[in-house]
Amino acid sequence: MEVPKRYDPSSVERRWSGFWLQAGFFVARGGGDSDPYCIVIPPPNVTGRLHIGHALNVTLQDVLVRWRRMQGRDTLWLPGTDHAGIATQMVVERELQKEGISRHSLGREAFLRRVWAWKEEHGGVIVEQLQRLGASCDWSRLRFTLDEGLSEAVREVFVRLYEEGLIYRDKAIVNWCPGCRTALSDLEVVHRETAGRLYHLNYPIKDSSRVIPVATTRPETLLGDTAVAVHPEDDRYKELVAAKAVLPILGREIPIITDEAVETAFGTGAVKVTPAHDSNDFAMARRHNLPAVVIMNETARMTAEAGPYAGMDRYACRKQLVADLTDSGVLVKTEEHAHAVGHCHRCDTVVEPTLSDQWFVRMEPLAREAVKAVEDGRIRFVPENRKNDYFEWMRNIHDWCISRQLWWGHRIPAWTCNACGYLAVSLEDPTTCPSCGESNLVQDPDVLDTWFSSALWPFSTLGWPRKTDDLERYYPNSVLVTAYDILFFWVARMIMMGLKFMGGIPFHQVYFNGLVRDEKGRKMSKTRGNTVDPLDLMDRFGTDALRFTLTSMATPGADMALDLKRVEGYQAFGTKIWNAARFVLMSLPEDLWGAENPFRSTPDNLALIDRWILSRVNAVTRDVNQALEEFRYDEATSALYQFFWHELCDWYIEAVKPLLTGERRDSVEGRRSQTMLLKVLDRALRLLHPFMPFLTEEIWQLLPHQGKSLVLAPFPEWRAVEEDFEAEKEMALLMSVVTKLRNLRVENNIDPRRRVDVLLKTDGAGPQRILQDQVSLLSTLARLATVRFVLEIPQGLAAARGMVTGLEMAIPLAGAVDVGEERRRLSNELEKVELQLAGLESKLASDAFVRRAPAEIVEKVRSSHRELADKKERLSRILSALSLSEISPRPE
RNA sequence: GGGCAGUUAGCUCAGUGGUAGAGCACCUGCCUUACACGCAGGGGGUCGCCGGUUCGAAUCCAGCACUGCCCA
Repeated sequence: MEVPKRYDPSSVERRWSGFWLQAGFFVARGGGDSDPYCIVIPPPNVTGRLHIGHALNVTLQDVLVRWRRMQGRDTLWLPGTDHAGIATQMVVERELQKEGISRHSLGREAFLRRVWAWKEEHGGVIVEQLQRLGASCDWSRLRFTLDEGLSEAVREVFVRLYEEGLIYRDKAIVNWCPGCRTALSDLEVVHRETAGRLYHLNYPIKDSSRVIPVATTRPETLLGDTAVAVHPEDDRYKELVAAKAVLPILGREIPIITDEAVETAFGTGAVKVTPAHDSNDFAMARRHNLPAVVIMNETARMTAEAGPYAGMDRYACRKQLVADLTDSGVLVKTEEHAHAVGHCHRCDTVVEPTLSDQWFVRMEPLAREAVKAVEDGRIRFVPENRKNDYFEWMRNIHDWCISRQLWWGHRIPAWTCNACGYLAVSLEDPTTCPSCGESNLVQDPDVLDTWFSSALWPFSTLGWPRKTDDLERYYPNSVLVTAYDILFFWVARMIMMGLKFMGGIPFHQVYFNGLVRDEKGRKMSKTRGNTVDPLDLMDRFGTDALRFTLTSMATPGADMALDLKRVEGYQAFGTKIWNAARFVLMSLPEDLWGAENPFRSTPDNLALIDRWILSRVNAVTRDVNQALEEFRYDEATSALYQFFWHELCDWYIEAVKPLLTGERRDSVEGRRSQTMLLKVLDRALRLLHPFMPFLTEEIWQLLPHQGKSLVLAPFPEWRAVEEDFEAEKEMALLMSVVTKLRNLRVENNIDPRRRVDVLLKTDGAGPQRILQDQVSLLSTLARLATVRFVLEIPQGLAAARGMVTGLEMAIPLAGAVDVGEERRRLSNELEKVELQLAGLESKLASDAFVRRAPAEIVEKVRSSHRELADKKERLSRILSALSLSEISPRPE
């Protein structure tokens, strides 16, 4: 059978991807008595593109899902996308801008039509990209946060929370982004340490020559000041309390008040109070019944309240105001001052705290339950230490501002009656006012924070608020796999909402994956230009190579530095697998090739090497299953890599090669080896499939197989009967001898092609029997001509000499031994052994150690000591024999 | 300012009480009919620093330094 030398991912991937989807392997069947296993995807932005973070997150989920599916679980991986309010709206607005249109001139209805059109056009891209990655989602259940069903869920939740008083509308200071022109939640503000200035201003006191000094980092807010506050016990200002200060520029008279919240140590100890633009000031204003003056509009331009500065941008205003204050002598000094400045996490504009009417969720009662669910272990975090962050945030939780001044999103189901002012919140759109009966109702123009709908994702996607079979069967979800940076944004809120509306946890476990960084460990960013495009990597190295790389580096919760060298390495691994399979195929006679399932039963009379590989593949099976249970993707991949390459390829295939060529091909041993190769390869492919789905499917389909697809082939399980410690031990001896012989060959510059004779001296009957039984294997692997077992290696023999524990060996060399070199090598080895031996001896000589250390440890040390002592003795003997060979004539 | 994590071979990372591991890179020799994206052999680390606990510490505890993240 002709199979190309290199594996070509591009055609193979497309072919199988299409086949899987068409065959419907990923569609959750729902019925039956198999245990359900459900993951819902963290929904990517519907108009977004696949980035490397998605690639990691999605691969990790796919591995779990494919593994569980192969285990026979009723597996549902539910995909979907997110409408991503601000991001998507901004993209479309930018498009409009190119046509010279603003969304306002277009109008709400028309604008939304445009966004939907945009979504229809671009929304499929991310789905295709996920499919290209091999994501085995149930695409028949694809959801979108603005779908009818999900919108119904959002509305239901909003109304119920409102009716319970957990959603309320209030005038409060919110984070206002002048770039996006909307309110943001606290989480959407990124604080960055910024070099700013602290401006010291002297406010005049009314009818006095005195002044009161205040300090501020935002001098323009002066225009909105309605008081100056000092600490009640601050002696510096006692006399001024109850006096009036005169606001510079505007001349407004403002009171000087006392409040415990003032920090006497900061600045001058007197603070200006700007209730409409600072949350602390706002709280203070409430306590003292101070008016709030809004001086900036939604684009951060100064309002009419700013008097002479009306219409100016906030920074232009600051500049002008500082100049004016300097002229008038109000500004007495400025100093450098580093402080944290809030930026919009979407557009990076400096956020302006502003007083406005917004909707909020009262979080504390929801958070209390959510804390309990993690505390008592109903929900398990992996890694566990994320619990600290979770608890910390939950226990200091603030109310959540959920209204956004956008058009793209779930419209808030609240109507105000223009006649009586009644606020109606209801499941059905009201036509008349429930209070006064008038039909003059106006709906709230705002939409909800996108994360509000995301919080319902684990159950809204399954059909809630309707009682569906899916909801019944797949809630709670088994696992959530997500990056840790959305712990608060998403995970915490899903837990709260799940508990509240489903009466139970949304998922049993949460696995937090890390962030992908560049090869130097720096965060990837477009401006830095160090982003890596996963699609590009898939083109260059193949999807399987990318997937294997990402999983091999996924240690729970830890960020990873992605080095392309690594991807290259795993591409080579894929080629290795490909070629191993090619070898198996080439060595397969036609009748086996046609056999339906030649590897179903294990052949009789297995050779040592067969018993060994069977025991090894069984051990790897155990390791992979266990690693996946614990989300140790890195351990699973490294076990597979080690096994496939360094056990199956390096030893097993090399060992059976001679049995598979020429006339031996049809011998009993030949047949046995073919069957074993098929059996082990088949099992390895199953184990590898969750990580490298395309390559393994391609090979599996080429091999004799049963069933339509590897996707549905049962995942291997560990079997006690296949464990064979005796075989592993005997092979360990054989392998150590082979390695030593190869080493002797290289050290003595023996032509790799040349077959050599070997003398073996064993004093144990065990090793001798094993090696005698395996002489042909030994000869194959070490490229030997003859093997002779001797009682003593002749002292004067010109030979390359070496030893392993319990065994000495010599390769006679006619006149080609560099004795000096040989002695140097052996002396070095002896030196090392003596050093180690000394360490063990001092340990055993210590009374404290022998008395206090556990008996099994002491025994272990004793046994290593025996082993090393044996080595030392043998090495010394070989060395003295070597000295003799120098003085005695060669025997030949 | 508070909290958390990390610091192990040149690089990227596992290991978390019992004599240091992987991949890549490196050195030497090989195109040995599965694979040069390969084969064989090999070198390389006082496990950030300083104390403590222990028979024994890279591993546990305290402090320090540096790096990163989260919260304020």
